[in-house]
Amino acid sequence: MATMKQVAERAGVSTTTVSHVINNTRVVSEDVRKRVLAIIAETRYIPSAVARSLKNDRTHTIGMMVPNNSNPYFAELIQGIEDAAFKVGYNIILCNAYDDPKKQAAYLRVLMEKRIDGLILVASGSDDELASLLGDLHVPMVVVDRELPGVEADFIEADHETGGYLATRHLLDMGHRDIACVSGPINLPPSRDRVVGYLRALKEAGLKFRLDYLVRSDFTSAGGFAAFSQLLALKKPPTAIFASNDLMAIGGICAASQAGVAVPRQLSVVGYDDIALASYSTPPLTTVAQPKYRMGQLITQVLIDRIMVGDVPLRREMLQSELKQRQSTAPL
Amino acid sequence: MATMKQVAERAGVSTTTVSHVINNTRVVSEDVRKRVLAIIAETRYIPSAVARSLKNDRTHTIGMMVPNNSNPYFAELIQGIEDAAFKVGYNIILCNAYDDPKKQAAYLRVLMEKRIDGLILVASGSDDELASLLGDLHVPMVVVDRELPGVEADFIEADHETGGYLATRHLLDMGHRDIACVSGPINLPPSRDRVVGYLRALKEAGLKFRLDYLVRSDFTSAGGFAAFSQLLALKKPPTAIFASNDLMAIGGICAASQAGVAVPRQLSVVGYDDIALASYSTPPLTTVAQPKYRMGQLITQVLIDRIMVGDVPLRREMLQSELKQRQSTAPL
DNA sequence: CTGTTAGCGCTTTCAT
DNA sequence: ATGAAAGCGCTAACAG
Repeated sequence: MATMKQVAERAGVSTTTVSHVINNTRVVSEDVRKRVLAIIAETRYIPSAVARSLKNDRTHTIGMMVPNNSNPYFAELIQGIEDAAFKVGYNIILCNAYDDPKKQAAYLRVLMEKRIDGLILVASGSDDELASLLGDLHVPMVVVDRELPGVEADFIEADHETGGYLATRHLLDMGHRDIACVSGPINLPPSRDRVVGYLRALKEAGLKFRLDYLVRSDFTSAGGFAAFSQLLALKKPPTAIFASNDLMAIGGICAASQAGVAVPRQLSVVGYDDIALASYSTPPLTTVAQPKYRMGQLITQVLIDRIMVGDVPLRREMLQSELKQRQSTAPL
Repeated sequence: MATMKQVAERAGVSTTTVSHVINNTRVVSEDVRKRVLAIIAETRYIPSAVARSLKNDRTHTIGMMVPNNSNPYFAELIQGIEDAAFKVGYNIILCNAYDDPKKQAAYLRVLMEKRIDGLILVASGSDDELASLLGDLHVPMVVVDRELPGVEADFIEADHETGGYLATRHLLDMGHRDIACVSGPINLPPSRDRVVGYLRALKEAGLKFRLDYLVRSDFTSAGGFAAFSQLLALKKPPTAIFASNDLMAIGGICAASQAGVAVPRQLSVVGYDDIALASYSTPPLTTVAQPKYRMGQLITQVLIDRIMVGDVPLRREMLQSELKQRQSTAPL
């Protein structure tokens, strides 16, 4: 691989000049510029970002930590972020923590060594340990969907409480009274907030909350399958279920179908996230759509802003979601 | 951020020594080591991978180019790769090309500037341009699922022809005779091969191929929906459909359901890939399971091998897939 | 309009 | 058992 020095020599100029023609950073006479450019093309010279980074203290690289990207929701979010980052010349290093604190810590360490310019952290399981780890990690950082106490970072979330409310409200509007809820891991604030919204809608409608109508699960299809099975086996099964993410809703519909319960005729189901496949499940899933793309854009923009200008006050943004009515819900 | 020099000064030793205690690369007296380690902890010193990379000509970073990760298949594959890479101390820079040659080229450029140690390239749309781009990209590289003529790279693929055969054979075994096929983009070899397998099974069974039973689509749910709709509207609709990926199969089942066609009672459907959601579609999808995790591992291992030892002969591996029978297929 | 030079943070050869 | 110093490939202040 050619170096700048070699290019300079062959062009009969100094490396300074080569650097300046590459970066357009000061005037260079037309013929020198031409000559240099020719040599660059000829030698297939490609500047080294690592040397540049060492000099400039900027890597144009962003670390992104997600619990795991097997949930299409994350995949879609990542896509939005990567897209936006690319547009402003940043790359993403992807880190799947698998909810494993050890792995997460190891990753964080590597990211710091690689001198990432910023970090995006998406809600995951283990709170406390992480917070202390991040506490003295002085890197621009935006946290998504879960606030880390003691961690200085911009914070972006969707309004999960309202989302849960909207989902439940929709079921209520359809005349349902026996509405169950399948929650995600209860230690995750987004998960908890959706349940809070569910509870609020119930209360507002003057319905009493039944403990056996709230079952906790884990945001996976398998978990949804199990939770729905349990709910449908109740002596008085619900006529509608709010599953707090799409994966669980889809797994749940599968369970209902196997139990001989028709959706939406005998059971209405609403999901959460609006992953791409939600439109094509059987039946197409009514769900709360999170503004994934806008969220990805916002996350990236906030992070880049902080990287660029630095010491602005911490930002906090909450995005709204909306109900997408499809065919998994019907009047009682 | 502390530097090695600062650590050395505060510990009253040379940077050489600090370097050696960090890397365990020569004997250091116990008390000096202790002192250095203490200062490192105290100053929260983290070595700079960028300086290291400049010196060593190794970034421990792998670039991964995918057409887009909205297909869960890719997400799952990425996960396998990232997992395996992490274990051997490598990070992944994720690049979504969106089948856009311009974006792909831009990314490749950036990756080269960042001096990635290796590149993983997963099948995408635009062939020719890419091949020439990659031709003089002298970086260890493994290509997945699509051979690039003129590009020196290890090549790893799944046996799509056999997969397509298996899927069709299964339908045949269930007594179906009117078997249609929904293919992916025909310029993608994996897509083409699956169709070839379909054709072979048909021929072997002595069935004539009907042109209107082969419809080309695009590997998305929406595409599958449209293709199935078209097929079911035929005067003589098929009794079974081989959809060449799961996304299309799921979209197709959705279309069938809306057309009032029951799966599997009136229509058998087999998919391809075995994405996580396939087990939980309604009905659960019979599909050809690609060994995604094993594939991710193999890809990573082959790439790392090439990075480490360099000049070994080009490798070529083909992995087998297997049919996972679930409930979207039934005897005629 | 162009070049000299120091230095970014590290590794490693060569001395001692 | 330890250190001095060169150098990885680039940028930019300073000088001309």
